[in-house]
Amino acid sequence: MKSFNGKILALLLQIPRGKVTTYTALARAAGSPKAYRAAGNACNKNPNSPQVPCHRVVSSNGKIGGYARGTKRKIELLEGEGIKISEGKVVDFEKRLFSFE
DNA sequence: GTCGTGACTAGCC
DNA sequence: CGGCTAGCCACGA
Repeated sequence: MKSFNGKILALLLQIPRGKVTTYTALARAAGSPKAYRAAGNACNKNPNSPQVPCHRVVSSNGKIGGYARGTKRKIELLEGEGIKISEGKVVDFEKRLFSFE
C-alpha cells in the first residue's frame, strides 16, 4: 500500500543517471497530474534518505526549483551526472527530460 | 474532521 | 521582464 509519497520516490528511482524530470511529470505518473505540489512534498520530506535521486527533479520550466539541503547542492549533484546548470536552470532541459511512460 | 504547510504551476498586472 | 495572486494536491498535527 504505497502512499502518493511512496509512488513519487519509486518513480525517482526509475530516472536514469544524466536525466531529469519535472514535478508535474511525477504527479502525473503517480496518478494525479494536478498533485505537482504534493509531489514536491514527497521529495522534501524524503522519508527514504539520499537513496532517492530527488535532485533529478526540476520545475516544469526547467528551473532547478529548490532542494531541502540547498539548491547549490542540487546543482552540484546534477553536474556530477553530466547535467549542466545555467543561472539555476537545466541546460537542454527538454533533452534531459525523462519520461515515465 | 479541520487547519496549516510546501522543493509547484498558470494567469494577470 | 518581474512580481503577485489564486488554485491545486497530499500529508502531518
